[in-house]
Amino acid sequence: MRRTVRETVRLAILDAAEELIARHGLHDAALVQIARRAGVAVGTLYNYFTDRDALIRALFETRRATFRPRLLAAIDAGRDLAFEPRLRRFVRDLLDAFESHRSFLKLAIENEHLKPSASNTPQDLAAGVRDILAAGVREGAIPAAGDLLALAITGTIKAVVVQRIQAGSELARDADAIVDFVLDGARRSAR
Amino acid sequence: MRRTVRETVRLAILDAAEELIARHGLHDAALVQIARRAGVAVGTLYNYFTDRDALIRALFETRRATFRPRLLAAIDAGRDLAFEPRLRRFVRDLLDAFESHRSFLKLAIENEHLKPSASNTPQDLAAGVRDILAAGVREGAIPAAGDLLALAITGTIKAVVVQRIQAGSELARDADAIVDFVLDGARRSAR
DNA sequence: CATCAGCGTGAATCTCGATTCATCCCGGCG
DNA sequence: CGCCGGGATGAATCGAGATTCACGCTGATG
Repeated sequence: MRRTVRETVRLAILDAAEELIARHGLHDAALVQIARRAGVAVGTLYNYFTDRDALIRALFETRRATFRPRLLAAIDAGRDLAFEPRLRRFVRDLLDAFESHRSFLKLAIENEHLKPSASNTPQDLAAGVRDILAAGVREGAIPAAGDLLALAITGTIKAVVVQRIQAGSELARDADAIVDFVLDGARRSAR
Repeated sequence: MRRTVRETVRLAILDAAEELIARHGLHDAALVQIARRAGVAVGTLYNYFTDRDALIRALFETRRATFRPRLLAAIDAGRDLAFEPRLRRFVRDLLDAFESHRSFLKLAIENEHLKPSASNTPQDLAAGVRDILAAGVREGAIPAAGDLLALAITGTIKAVVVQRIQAGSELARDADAIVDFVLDGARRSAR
């Protein structure tokens, strides 16, 4: 009982922090505001986290903890599929995962340079893409292409995600178009 | 005489700020450090800029002032060329321009969300790409593709640039590969 | 019902970096 | 040479936000 209450408050604090950081940025989310929005006093924050930094770290930690499995699952999902369907499914699952973690995503995107250690999501993502591409090369679906192809895919996905998130529109809708584009390039239907 | 000295100091301050911001981030570049690195006293900064914010703004301003023309030139350079050579040249010129403004680029990339007003480079870039693509569509070289194609191109370029800059390697080398990839996609048969 | 432990509270304090300003320094000029 | 004005200086001041802590409140315990 006691335990659940405490946990609820903890989550409220993290939610408040997430919301405020997403809105104002890491630096301008003051503890007083976080406390107010979480419905507790400033001092209370220190009963849950040793200091501001620990709070922030905990925020990234928990969000990543829920997000990362989905990313890994997306990478793993189509392991038996052929290259193209696997890539297609991967991108779709990935965008779905992003979709349900918009706030975290915003934080991760905007603060990746400040907290590189707090999230290995980018590494996981890159690794997953490389993995899928390597399989594609092995089965002869695509020619080997150095790291450029992986960069192009992650870069394209990221650009689309950022744009759609800022525009407030859906993500999943673009999944197939991205794959089409990546596989066959701009000249596709003009051939 | 007097004038040149003053200008030299001003540039030293901006260089120092650029360096420190690139290294530690916008927020953690303290004026004391900037002053020390520029070889002046803190108070001196205020003889050149009204306050910290003005200094930062001036930094972005000057850097953009040298960078933007090159970007615009790159967009304009191949206006008479056909789509593919134009795109090819654009990417090459663009990477060259990036190459000679590495620090600024780092700032622009990492702080685009903090100072959206301080640099319209991203907008210019996006506009330039859209422009080139529109011409390509008009001449039938590529099919119309919503905004996805533009996102894919800028996203790919950005990913490559970021990776190469972090790895400390050259940029221009990738220009043609990027275009090849964008035009013909991953399935392009190994040549 | 008295006591107590533990948590919540928010005003007081501490920190740290931006900003100010009294003072210093130097090169030009009578 | 001595005087002056404009910039340079950096210690003192300010401000904003993080951190602390003495003081309640509450619910459990005997």
